[in-house]
Amino acid sequence: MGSDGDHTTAKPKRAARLIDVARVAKVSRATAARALGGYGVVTPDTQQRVLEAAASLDYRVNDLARSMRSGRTLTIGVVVADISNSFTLTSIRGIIAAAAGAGYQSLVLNTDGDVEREREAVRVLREKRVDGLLIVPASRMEVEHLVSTRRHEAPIVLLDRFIDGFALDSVITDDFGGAHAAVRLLIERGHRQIGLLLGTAAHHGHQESEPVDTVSTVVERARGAAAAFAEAGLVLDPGLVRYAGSVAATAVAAARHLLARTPRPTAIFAGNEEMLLGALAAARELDLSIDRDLSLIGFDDAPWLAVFQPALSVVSRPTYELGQQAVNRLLAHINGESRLRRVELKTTVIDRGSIADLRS
Amino acid sequence: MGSDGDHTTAKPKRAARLIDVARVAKVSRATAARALGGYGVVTPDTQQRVLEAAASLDYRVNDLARSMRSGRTLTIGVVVADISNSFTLTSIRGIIAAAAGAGYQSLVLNTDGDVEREREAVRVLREKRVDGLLIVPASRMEVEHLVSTRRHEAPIVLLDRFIDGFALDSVITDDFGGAHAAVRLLIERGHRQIGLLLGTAAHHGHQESEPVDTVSTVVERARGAAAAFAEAGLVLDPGLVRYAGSVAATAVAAARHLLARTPRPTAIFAGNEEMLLGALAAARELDLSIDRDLSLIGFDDAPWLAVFQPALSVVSRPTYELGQQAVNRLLAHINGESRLRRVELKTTVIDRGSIADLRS
DNA sequence: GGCCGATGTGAGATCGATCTCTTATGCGAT
DNA sequence: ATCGCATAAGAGATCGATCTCACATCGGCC
Repeated sequence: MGSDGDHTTAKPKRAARLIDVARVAKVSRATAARALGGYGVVTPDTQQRVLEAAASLDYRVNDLARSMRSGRTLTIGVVVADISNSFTLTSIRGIIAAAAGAGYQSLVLNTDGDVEREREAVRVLREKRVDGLLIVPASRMEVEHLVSTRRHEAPIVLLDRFIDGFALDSVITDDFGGAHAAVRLLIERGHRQIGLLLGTAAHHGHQESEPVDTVSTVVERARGAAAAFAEAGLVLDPGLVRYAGSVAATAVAAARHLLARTPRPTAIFAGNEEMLLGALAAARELDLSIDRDLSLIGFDDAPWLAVFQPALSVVSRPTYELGQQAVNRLLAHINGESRLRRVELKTTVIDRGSIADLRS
Repeated sequence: MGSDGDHTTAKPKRAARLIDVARVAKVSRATAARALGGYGVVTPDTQQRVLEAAASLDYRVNDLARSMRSGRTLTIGVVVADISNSFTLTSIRGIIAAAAGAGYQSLVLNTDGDVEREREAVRVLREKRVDGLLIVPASRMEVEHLVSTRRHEAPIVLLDRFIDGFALDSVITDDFGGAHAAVRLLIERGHRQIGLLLGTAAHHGHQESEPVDTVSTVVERARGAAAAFAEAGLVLDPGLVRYAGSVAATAVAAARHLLARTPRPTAIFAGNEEMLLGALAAARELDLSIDRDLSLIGFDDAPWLAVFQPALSVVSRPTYELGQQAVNRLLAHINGESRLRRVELKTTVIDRGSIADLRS
């Protein structure tokens, strides 16, 4: 038997290190590193020897050691409230693709909308020395963990949120415009009793008034809807506005409340995917058919909407691109840019026919 | 005002290291590490001083250095074909939760079902020195990258797949049983013309025969369906079996083919989420109503099914638990267990009424 | 009084790759 | 023949936390 016991089965070797490669190739560690890393200068002949040695030993660089020495991990951290939401999921796909294109890995953590877990996630990612952070903050008030406390700290870019008076880049969509266009369309079609179903953080229950700590997207959508009313010279009845935590149960409850009013709303603007599902469920309970008994427009074009019957109108956002743009901004900061920017992407109304025309 | 230069804006400090904490607390690095890491022995008094020093400097451990020295990253790598599939997504949530409960981070990479990208993902994760790998392999044939080549290499557990004659743990569901029960139910209700729509890897097109390299889940579901036919003394017409890549377009095409046959199938067993969507889309094109004109049963209880109209019957699997169990097995191996196991979780048929009873 | 063991702390090596700095070699120009 | 310069490769420091081992101190006990 050999020196390391090649009994019957596999090879019980330890992982090969750079120094092992160097020994086999009969060069120094520095030269081996140059040959493998593609920097500095190496003779083609030497390079060849080193590459062969590395292959024969099945050498794999130790990323930890590399990052430790080089100071870069080539990894970005992503902190979101909920990966299973299809809006978030698509953004994440955009993020991962854009990051990978630039040679960066993405480390995604989710917080279920809990600020405490968000703080924890930021801490962990900083301990892992990620080169930058992409965050969808759960709160507009509790943001001290987003403040850079030192020089050369990994930069942060906010995704789908902005926070006023905060020196951070934001990449967002035009939520005001989207909600405005959606509600204006409802009004144009003759709807007057329009329920607004706005989704907030999951831990909020179902309530009538705006929660104190509401993220920017929700605020903007509420403002957009209100603006459409104002422009049409209509008064927005506060009783037709509901805020609900973005989970199935509360969304349905809130929708039930809206539909229980007299007169019953002829239309509902659902502020996100969960609200749309809640509105659908409540309508089904009451045996209301969409379009005929109740018009409906949602926010975010989720994949299931492609096959859903009846087809539902929504405000669509360039979600995948949102993630890509956020990565672009983050990489710019990682590479030393200091100028702050707020990128805003357009939203579009896709009318699939779930809005009845009451004028006819 | 404090001692460290609070000019006007932020503090331009570099990141504090352990040695800085040690200096402030007036102890050695070793002692500071003990106090912070909670190992070895330290006087309560010393511990207190160190903790205060760390807090005052806003010290954060450098995870890279720690992992490098300790040899453990407390991270598991997860390699899946597609995170946006709701089955995968739920498993991932189970994985992340179970891993977090044991103090492990999860690093999720997706491959879009491409074996080359899978190899690459495994390489990257090994370079990052993850402590273990959870993989949903894309192929049954090209698996050389799943073989451990050395001692003490990070263990691998297969998720939702098994590969025969391979010394790896698998955590799977009873796909045979699920498909068997689903098709038996169709047969019991009097269906004889039953289309089988089986989803394979995304890059496969739409084809009639089983692709050579089909993953275990699909093979088992096909076998389960066939067994139900055999038990009922029926012959399975090969023309009623279609394999399609798991993407919208091919799924719809395959479903169209099935529904174009004469006589038209009275029922379709859709082998996964995408196939179910494909079958729905094709049925809609032909204006077939579910239940009345076409019975349907799917595989995997996706979230959108909760509100989908008409309600659809499916084979449901304990997806979240699948992820958790996989983590359990992986942690066992990381902690030195060498016994191999194949864990199989039960499946259930949920009948929501999309299967007509032709006997009446 | 001296020895023992327990206890708390420090010095220094270590993990593995990279980076800086230095040295050796070769070739052309003067 | 010598100098200068470019090129290739090596030596050693470095990143930051942890771990081993050695050392100091102290109380108890014979």
